[in-house]
Amino acid sequence: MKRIAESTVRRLSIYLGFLEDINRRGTTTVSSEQLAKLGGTTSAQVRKDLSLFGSFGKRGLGYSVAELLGRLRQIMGLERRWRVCIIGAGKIGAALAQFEGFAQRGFDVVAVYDSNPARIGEMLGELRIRDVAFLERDAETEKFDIAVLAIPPRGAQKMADRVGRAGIGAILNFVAGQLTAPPKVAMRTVDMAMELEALSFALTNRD
Amino acid sequence: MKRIAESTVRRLSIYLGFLEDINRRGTTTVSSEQLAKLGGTTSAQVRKDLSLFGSFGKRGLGYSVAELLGRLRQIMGLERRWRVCIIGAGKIGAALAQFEGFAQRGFDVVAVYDSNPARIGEMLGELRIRDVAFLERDAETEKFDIAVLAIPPRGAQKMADRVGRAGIGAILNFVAGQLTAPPKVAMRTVDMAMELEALSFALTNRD
DNA sequence: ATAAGTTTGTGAATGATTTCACAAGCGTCA
DNA sequence: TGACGCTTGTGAAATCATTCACAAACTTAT
Repeated sequence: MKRIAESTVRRLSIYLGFLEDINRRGTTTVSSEQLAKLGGTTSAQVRKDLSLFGSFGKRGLGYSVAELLGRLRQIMGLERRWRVCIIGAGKIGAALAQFEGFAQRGFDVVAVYDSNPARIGEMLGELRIRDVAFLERDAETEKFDIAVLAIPPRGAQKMADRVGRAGIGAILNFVAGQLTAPPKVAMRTVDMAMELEALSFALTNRD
Repeated sequence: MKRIAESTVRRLSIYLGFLEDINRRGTTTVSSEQLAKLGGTTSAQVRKDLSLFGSFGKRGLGYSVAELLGRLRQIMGLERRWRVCIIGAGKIGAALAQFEGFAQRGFDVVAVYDSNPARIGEMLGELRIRDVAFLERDAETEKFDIAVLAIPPRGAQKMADRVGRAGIGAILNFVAGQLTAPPKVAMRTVDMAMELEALSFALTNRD
């Protein structure tokens, strides 16, 4: 299959969210125009995005909500649940560990790690904070799919490399600053300071 | 000035981070090639990005770290500090309120709001949680520049609109689902579930 | 003072993404 | 059935972003 642009993936995710809404409302059919309105894009864009994966619509009618929902889930790999471990039980890590939004969307947080002896053993919601020394051992038996990195920048690259060597295929990175994805590992970075800087830029350079 | 692409702004933010590092190390000069290596891009890209705002380099030598740092801060609007209020003192909002990364980069969290009477009045670090009913009144006197939205999706659009009417010029949105920026308000959305979905896609469709 | 070695700034070329525009397919209604 | 109205799927065109490539400008060495 041809390479799919990151912007396309983001939009698919958006469409998926709308379809879940629409489906809950009981509507059975939706047009590219309606999806476009909801997502702030154009109907041509919606159709192009979907056409990368096949022809799911009916001319004159639109898309079957149920079918498109299924297809998108399939395309996005959301027909299964994913096992997520969180590395770093600080403020951000702890908040993420208890964030309900993850489970709702198919991502189960199954382990939380920290390196601080004072925190290891504490409970965080349902989960007991584990010693990150056991990461590799646990990854072996518990088959984590995704690691969320929420630790201080110091040592973050080393930890990312450990994640890669432990056979975990993806990283969601909350560490600010440069971090290179280990080989064969998919990584997405959420840099909140960078988002604020983008707002600062927008506020400063608005006409 | 011509419109600057979002991708460019993101890179400027990255360069800025590197320059701060480099400056701390005492290096006085840097080439586009070095910046490119650090940021995982090309030297031509770096020069193009910078050339959108002027000619800051010296041929044969590169850029003065101190000067480029100053210029970038100026371009990004980071010569001043920004006043940030956080709306929603749940898990995410509380974590953000105590996130040191913001202050380090020039963003001062000066107020936290919630609508839950049980939480109003509690301390969150240095800040007392205020009743969101006072948002507009406070915005008047305290001149918030940016509102961080960390509330449940229900009612989020209404809250965003209130932020806009209160004269706050920018929103950093952590609410999942569709949210339209009020008129004249710059908005950036951080959707963690969407990031995880992108990883799910990558894991599912890797070759 | 000149030559050799760097590195910038920028048009031109390429590549990627979005938008346009329309033929073709489908449902509805008379 | 046939005509009409709607909506898809998709090449072609337009727009946007990145990379190439090189003259010009600077430093350093001799």
